[in-house]
Amino acid sequence: MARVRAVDRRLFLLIEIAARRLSREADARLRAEANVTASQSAVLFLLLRRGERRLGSIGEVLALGAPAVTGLVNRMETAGLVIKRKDSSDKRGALVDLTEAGRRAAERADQVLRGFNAELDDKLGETDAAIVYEALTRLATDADPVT
Amino acid sequence: MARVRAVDRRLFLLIEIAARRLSREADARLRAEANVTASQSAVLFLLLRRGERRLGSIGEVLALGAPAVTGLVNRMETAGLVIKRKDSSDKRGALVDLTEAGRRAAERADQVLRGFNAELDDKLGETDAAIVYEALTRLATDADPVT
DNA sequence: CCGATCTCTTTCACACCCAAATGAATCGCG
DNA sequence: CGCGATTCATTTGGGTGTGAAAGAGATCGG
Repeated sequence: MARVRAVDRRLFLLIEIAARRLSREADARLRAEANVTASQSAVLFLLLRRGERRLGSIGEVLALGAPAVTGLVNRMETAGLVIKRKDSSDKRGALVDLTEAGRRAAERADQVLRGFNAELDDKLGETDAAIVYEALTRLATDADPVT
Repeated sequence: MARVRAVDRRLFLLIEIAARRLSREADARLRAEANVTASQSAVLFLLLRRGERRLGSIGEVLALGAPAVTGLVNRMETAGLVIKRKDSSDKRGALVDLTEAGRRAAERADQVLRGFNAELDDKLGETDAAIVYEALTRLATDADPVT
């Protein structure tokens, strides 16, 4: 039903396609069952596990540029998932934290993604999943040549 | 410099992050050296290797929805990379083909991405690259549960 | 032959991402 | 102390994606 052969031996294009498909599926599930988007869920998880953070810190962990974080957090604030307040010790910065609704959404989203990831692991098998996981981590942590 | 640990054991989030990083890097190189975007290059390659195609066919191969293809192709037409004409045998459809400028851009982009993918393969090592390639293909070809 | 239905593309409203420029606050060093 | 460099966030402008619905053409059954 889906053709991928045309991008043979072009890892980059394949990752794009795979990410798009998985993202579409995950996003649909998250919207339906937790009323959040996939991008929002990443922020929710981060705040849930690590607590209040600055915008820049979120961008660093999720590999997002500053404008992306600003927009994402603003939409989440409008949706009542997080609150943003000025950092009193450094008034340039802003701190983001979960609201109660945000915490509940984060927990629902966690269930959804836990299931989704379990399916992916099943589909790959344990050893392949571990290799893929390690490989992507390696690609993600230093994709830059000079920087 | 880049932290990814926070998304431990969540393959989906990791793929998103890795895709984002790679896409950013690839896009920058493609813009600088071939004056096209990463998304555009995928369309260029497809047309270069397989020839004239309909919009729906492009979407199928690249896992893009119809509106995404319409927009992408329209921007490429404005940029002079492709031409779009009505399919005379089925006037609902539109056929897309490379212009001469599009063909040259496709060839430059191919050089760029060939180098980029070679770097990625190096970073992973031959066996891991093969496993990742096969695994992502598997994920990309049937990410849907029921459909 | 003609209306219900399907298919292909587009339009719409929105979410999401980037680079570059800007604004605001802190830092650092003379 | 003071002013330039740095850092954090936002704005701006544009490319890229989505689902839902609309429009146009093909198709099929009666």
